[in-house]
Amino acid sequence: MVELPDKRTAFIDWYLAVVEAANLSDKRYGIKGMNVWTPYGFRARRNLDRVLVREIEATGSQGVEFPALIPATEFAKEKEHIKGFDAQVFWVTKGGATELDVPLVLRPTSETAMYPIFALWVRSHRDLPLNVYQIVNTFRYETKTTRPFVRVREIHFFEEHTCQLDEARATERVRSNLGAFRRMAASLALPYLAVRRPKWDTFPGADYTIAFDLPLDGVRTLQLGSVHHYRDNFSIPYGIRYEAPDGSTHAVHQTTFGLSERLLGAIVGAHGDQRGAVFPSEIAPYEVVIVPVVAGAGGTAVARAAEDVAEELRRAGRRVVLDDGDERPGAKYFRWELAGVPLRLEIGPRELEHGQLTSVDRLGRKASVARASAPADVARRLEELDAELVRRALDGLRSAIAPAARLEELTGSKQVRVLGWCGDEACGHEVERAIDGALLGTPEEPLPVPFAAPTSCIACGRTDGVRTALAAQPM
RNA sequence: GGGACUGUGGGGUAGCUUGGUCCAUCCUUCGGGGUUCGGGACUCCGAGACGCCAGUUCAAAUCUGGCCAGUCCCA
Repeated sequence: MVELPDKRTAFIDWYLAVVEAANLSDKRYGIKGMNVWTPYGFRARRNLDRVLVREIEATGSQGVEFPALIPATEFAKEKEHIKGFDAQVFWVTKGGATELDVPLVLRPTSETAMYPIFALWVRSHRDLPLNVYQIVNTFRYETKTTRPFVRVREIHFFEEHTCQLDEARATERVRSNLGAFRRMAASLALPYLAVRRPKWDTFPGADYTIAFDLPLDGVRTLQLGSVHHYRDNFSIPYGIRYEAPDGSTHAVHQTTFGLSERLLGAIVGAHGDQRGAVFPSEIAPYEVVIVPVVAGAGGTAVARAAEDVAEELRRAGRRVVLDDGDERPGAKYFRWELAGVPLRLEIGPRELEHGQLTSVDRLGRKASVARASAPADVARRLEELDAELVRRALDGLRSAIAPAARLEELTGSKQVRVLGWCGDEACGHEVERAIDGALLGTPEEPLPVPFAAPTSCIACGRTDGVRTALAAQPM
C-alpha cells in the first residue's frame, strides 16, 4: 500500500525503496555495507554472473580462485597500490588469541594475492598470454554512506587479470575487454560512456584506466566498471618475467578488468520506474510470472492449465514462477511489477475458452496470444521488451549529456558536461570544483550524441593541445 | 580525522520539550476464520517494539553517562 518515492525528485529514496520492496537485498545485517542476498536478489546475481562468465570466457579467459587473505608483506610490494588502498583495508591481526607475526589483509582487490603466484606460473613466452578471472567477494572499509549494490563493504567482485608479452599486446587486451563489456552491457540493456580517467583518478598502480560511466536520469553518474593497463608496474616488483625465444628475459605487461554487483544497482536505477524495478530478461530472477485468474468454481481447470503452461515454458528453458497463491489477481500484478518481472501471463476462464493467454509486459504492453504458440511468443515478447529497454535507456543517456563552454555553466549541473580541456591537472581540478564533482576524463569511444569538438580549455582558455573531456557528479 | 543528529513490533511512525494519564498510537506486515477473486478486497479474531549497559528517581520510551548501530555535514 506504500507508494514509492518519486524517482525524479527523490532518486536515492526511490532506489532504496525499490531494492527493499522488490526484495533484492536485506540490509538489516548489522554491519555497515554488508547486506544479505535474498533468494530473489541472489537469482539476479547468478544471472548477472552467468553473463559475465559467458562473455569473458568467449575472449579466452579462464576461471580461477585465489585466497581471501593476503600477507601484509606481499600487499606492500607495489607502492602506489598500497597507498591507494591502505586506508580502506580490513586487517586480520589475530589467530585465536595469538597476535600474528605477519598480519593479513582481507583482499580489497586481488593483485597482491595473485601476482606472486603469477611469477611462478609465467616462465616462458609460451606461458603467455595468461588470461584469468575470478568472481569472489572483496572487502573495503568504506567510510562514506553505503548503499545496497552501489557502494558496499563486501563487494561481489568480478576481476580479470592478464599477463601479456608486451605493451602492445596488453593494449590489445584492453581493447578486447572493451568489446567484452559492450556485449555484457547489451545483455543488461545498459548504455554507457567509456572514458579514459585523468592521471590523478587512475587505479592505484595502473598506467591508465578506462572506466564505464552511466549517468542516471540527471541525478548522478555511476561508474559501472573499469579496465586498467598496468604496463610492468606490478610485474617488476612481483618478478613476473618470461624468457623470450632469443633467450632474453622481460617483465610481462598486465591488464585488469573489474566489475561488481553495482551492475544490478545500475539496472534498478536505469530501468526502474514509478512502479518498481524492471529487469531485462537475461538478468531477471524470473522472466515470466503466470497468474491464474481463478473465479469461483471453474478454478481447477484454470489451475491445471496454468501449471501446464508453466511446465511447457520451463521445458523451453524459461525461468518461470507460477503465482497460485490466494491473493486476488490485482495484488499479484502489483507485487510482480514491483519485483520487475519482465512478462506476465494471465490465464482465466476467458483465456481457457478461447485457447489463449493474455500477456502483459513490464512496460504495460498487452497482447492476446494463442496458447499453442506460447513459448515462441514469450521469446519474442521478451526480445521486444529488451529492445525497448535499450531504446529508453539510450534516450536517457543522450539527454543526460550536454556541452558546456564556460565554468559557470557547470555549477549545480546534474548532467554530464562535454567540455574542452588542455590536459593540465590544475585546470582539471578547477573543473571539478566548478561542478562539485569529477572530471571523468576523455571519451574513449564516440559519444552517443555528436558534439562539435571544443577548441579551447574551459578553465584557462588555451587553444593548443585541447581535447574533449567529460565532467559530472559521480554517485 | 572534526562536528551535528537519530535509534519505539518485520517495515514506517505517534508519544520524549514539561518523567506518572503508556500493561505505548496509527498505518503496514504476519497467523487464523468467513465473504470474496479480470488491477493494491472486506470483515472478525489473534501476534509483534521502547538499541545495549549503568545511573538519577517513589516512578524512565521520556532525564544523565558509557557503549553499540546508523544518518548527514565538513576536512
